[in-house]
Amino acid sequence: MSEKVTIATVARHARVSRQTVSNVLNAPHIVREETRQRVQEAIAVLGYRANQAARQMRTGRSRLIAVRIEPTRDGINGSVLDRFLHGLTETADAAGYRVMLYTAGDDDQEIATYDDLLGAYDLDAFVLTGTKHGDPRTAWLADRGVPFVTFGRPWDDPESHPWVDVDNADGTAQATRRLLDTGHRRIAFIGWPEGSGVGDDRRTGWRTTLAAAGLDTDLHRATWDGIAEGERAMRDLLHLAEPPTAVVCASDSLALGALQAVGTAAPQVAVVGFDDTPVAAAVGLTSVSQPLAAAAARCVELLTGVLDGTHQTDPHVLLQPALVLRHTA
Amino acid sequence: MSEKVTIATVARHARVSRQTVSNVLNAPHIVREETRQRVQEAIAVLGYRANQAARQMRTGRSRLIAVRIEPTRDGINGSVLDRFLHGLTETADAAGYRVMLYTAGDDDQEIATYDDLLGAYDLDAFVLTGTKHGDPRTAWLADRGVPFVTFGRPWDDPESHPWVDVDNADGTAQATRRLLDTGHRRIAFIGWPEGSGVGDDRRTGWRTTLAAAGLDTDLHRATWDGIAEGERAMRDLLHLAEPPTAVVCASDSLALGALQAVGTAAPQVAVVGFDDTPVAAAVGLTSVSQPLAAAAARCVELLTGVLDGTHQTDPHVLLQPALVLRHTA
DNA sequence: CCAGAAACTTTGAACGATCTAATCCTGCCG
DNA sequence: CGGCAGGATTAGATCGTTCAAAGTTTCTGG
Repeated sequence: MSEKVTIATVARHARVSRQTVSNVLNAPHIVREETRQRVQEAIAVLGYRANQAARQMRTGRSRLIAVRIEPTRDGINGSVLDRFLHGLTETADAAGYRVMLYTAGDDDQEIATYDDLLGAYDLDAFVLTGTKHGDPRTAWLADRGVPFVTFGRPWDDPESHPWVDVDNADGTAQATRRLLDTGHRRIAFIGWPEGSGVGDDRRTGWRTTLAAAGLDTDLHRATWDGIAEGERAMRDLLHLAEPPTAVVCASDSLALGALQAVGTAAPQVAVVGFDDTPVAAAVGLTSVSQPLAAAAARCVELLTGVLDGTHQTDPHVLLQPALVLRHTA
Repeated sequence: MSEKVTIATVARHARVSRQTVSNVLNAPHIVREETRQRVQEAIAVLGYRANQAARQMRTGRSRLIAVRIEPTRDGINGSVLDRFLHGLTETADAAGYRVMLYTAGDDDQEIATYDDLLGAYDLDAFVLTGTKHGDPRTAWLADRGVPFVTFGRPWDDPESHPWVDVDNADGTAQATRRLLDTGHRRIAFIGWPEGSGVGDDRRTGWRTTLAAAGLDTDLHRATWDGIAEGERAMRDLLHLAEPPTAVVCASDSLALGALQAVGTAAPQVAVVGFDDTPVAAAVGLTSVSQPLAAAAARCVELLTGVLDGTHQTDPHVLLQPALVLRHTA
């Protein structure tokens, strides 16, 4: 390998000054076409690549986006983040940005990490997932004017910052409509306790669809997420005098539990899950699929919009999920 | 926020020169204890953080490690990478390194990405997963003297570069022993076609354990990975004159298929999978679990060893998996 | 043909760290 | 008391890029 190729090497080779080369890269329109081509050619011939560190030191921008990677809690939802991350990396790449990972145990640690990343690496932006009510992280970032996007709506004030989300209510609504279309009339819902934005949203989709069809919305149970919990809730529902003939669940974990409950007792009961995890595909569970690649792409779009100054008309994106039909409904 | 805190600010505050501050950070032993403390205090008071870009420009090292994030193929194995990534991020963090993601469609693209990342970001090292026979990527990196570790043995020459791997043969051996211990004598194996290093290794563990017990090693099938494939292979085995009473599978996908085959026909047949994916946990499948967090940690250890110059005694690490007992075996 | 503007190009100075080499102490020995 | 070793500290140069301002060429119209 010969010596390092810097902007000066290119300049010498193209018989122009350093600044002209820089202009070709950063503001091509102010360079005469003929010169531009000569420089481009030199860049190609020499295999020149702008040194990010030097650029960053001068401009203060790193073209780096940070994303938190969470410990796989339940394990079952891990693949959701996985797919999202992949989409993010791909889209960011296309936009000239790179994705950096970080972890943090709790919110305080996470905020300390922001400080660290911003101080040491001059990070351009953050992507947050799993926002909560009164999230301290978004407040901290907003205070300091750090660009960020959340995947998941802010549950307090929808206008407070840019976000991308999936229309959870529409997902369960689609599931419910499908069950109605296939003749079911007693359709239950198993979800999470009130208070989680996502969970409430998913319940709402089921409730309003049933209500619109003039049907009863009493058949529902709330429990923590998990397979055992889903099984227990479903068993409970099946013991009613008039048990449901179908059930919509807030997650694949719950749905899987429900499936185990009906499997032994009432094989004809239809079950629909949420998230279209590998588990769902594996056991043939009909499930609501989130457009994760698209969501990731929109996150990057919003961020680059903010970073490159081109102001986005609407920094809030709500995507529609899709029902993936398998043999449980 | 006040003005930026640089090394000069700290130096002024501690009444020393910039270089002394730099020494406190990079070579504390050559600074007098009293001075060192004064500088440390100034750093703490001012909340100084060394600017990575500036450091990188001078030293040529970025404290950045790149990892490829693959598109979730089957979906079922996605969570393996997910857990590995999390472990990697955490350990790297502790060692003062950050993890950057990249994607690539094929090997050529991946090599082009290396070039890009090295040129623009001065990446310190790469972690590769899923190595193949005659992998062009490792050759390219080795040629250029770029530090890297693979998660997965090099199948050509085990000495060619540092690696961390899980002892696949031991995993299936553990599974087979467990089945022997619970009284099974006709134990089958469903795996992948010959030629994939990992697959062959997993088959070997089963075969040698059976052979050591003086039992027949004829009961095996090879097929591509997948649930349907596993089901077909198992159905085939069950139709034999003397069908197996247990089966060890090379993946949870295959095991899940096998489970579906036995579920209807022969409920007493034991099944063991491999990878301990969320699916396995969900359906109660006994499976071999890879120590992914540990593997990630060892990868970082090997890399920092190479990067910091402290030569590792043995740059090859083979970790033992663990059998997670559930109710299918 | 020239003034003046427009379009393009060049030069020197940052950015914030580390490296090299020079300088300042301090104590010790002859 | 001078010289000197050796560690602690300082000053200046440097990494590769972009910014700001100044310089040069080209074009236009009177």
